Amino acid sequence: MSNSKLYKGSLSTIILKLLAETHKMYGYEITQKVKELTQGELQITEGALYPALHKLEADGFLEVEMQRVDNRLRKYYKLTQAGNQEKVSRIEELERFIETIQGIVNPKPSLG
Amino acid sequence: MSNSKLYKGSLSTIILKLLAETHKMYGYEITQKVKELTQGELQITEGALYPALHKLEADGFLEVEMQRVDNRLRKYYKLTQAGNQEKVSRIEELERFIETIQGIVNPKPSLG
DNA sequence: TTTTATGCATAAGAAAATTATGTATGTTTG
DNA sequence: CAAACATACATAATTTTCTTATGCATAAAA
Repeated sequence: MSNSKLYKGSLSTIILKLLAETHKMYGYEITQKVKELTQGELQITEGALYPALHKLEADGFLEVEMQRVDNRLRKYYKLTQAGNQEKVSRIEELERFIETIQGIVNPKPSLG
Repeated sequence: MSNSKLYKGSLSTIILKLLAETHKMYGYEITQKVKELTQGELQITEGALYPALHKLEADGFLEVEMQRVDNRLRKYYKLTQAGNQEKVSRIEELERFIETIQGIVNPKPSLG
């Protein structure tokens, strides 16, 4: 069913988080992992994924290692130390956003 | 402190939600209400707000009523019927997104 | 009298998606 | 065996949705 909307800005946080857990992943693997974790709710498109990976790499948060498997080329990404720090702050930011938005969407009734 | 990042795509959902609760609001009022509800965490800029209001209106989700108060002009917005429907589905989408992202950020340990 | 608050608006630019397309290999299926 | 699907990368054009900067106008506060 549906395929929930990806709010712009959250993709690179997702990438950093997955790489912090799985240590080393390649692009296609990330799309499959996200699909699996979200039961198909989130489909990461290639047009979003690859530019995001390239930007994270250019920013020094990821490093690359090429590997040929079954005669197919894979680009494995893993976090740099800076990438690990960045992951921490982006996760915090995302969680703060979720709390904030829930303060609007499910406002606690005022005591007045 | 800080001013948490607004993930792109969430603003119009916030607007629809506020209008569903307060029935009728003008732009400046919305910025103040959001600041208050989020204790200053979210600051809606005018450059984001007004185009968003205009688009929601153009899409038939809002209707406008001008009013002059203290010799200042206000544009009051309220939900149309379509706008109320739209609010329901956007809130659902936002909540689904939050659940989905939490499935990534705080994954339940698998039973395997 | 300058700054701050109220109230609207738009333009230029940036960020981050979507959609479409391209290349290449390997497997499955009708 | 040909077509479709899966794996694996990539980029270009376009769209969406912001940020930042600017503009106009009234009124209150410093």
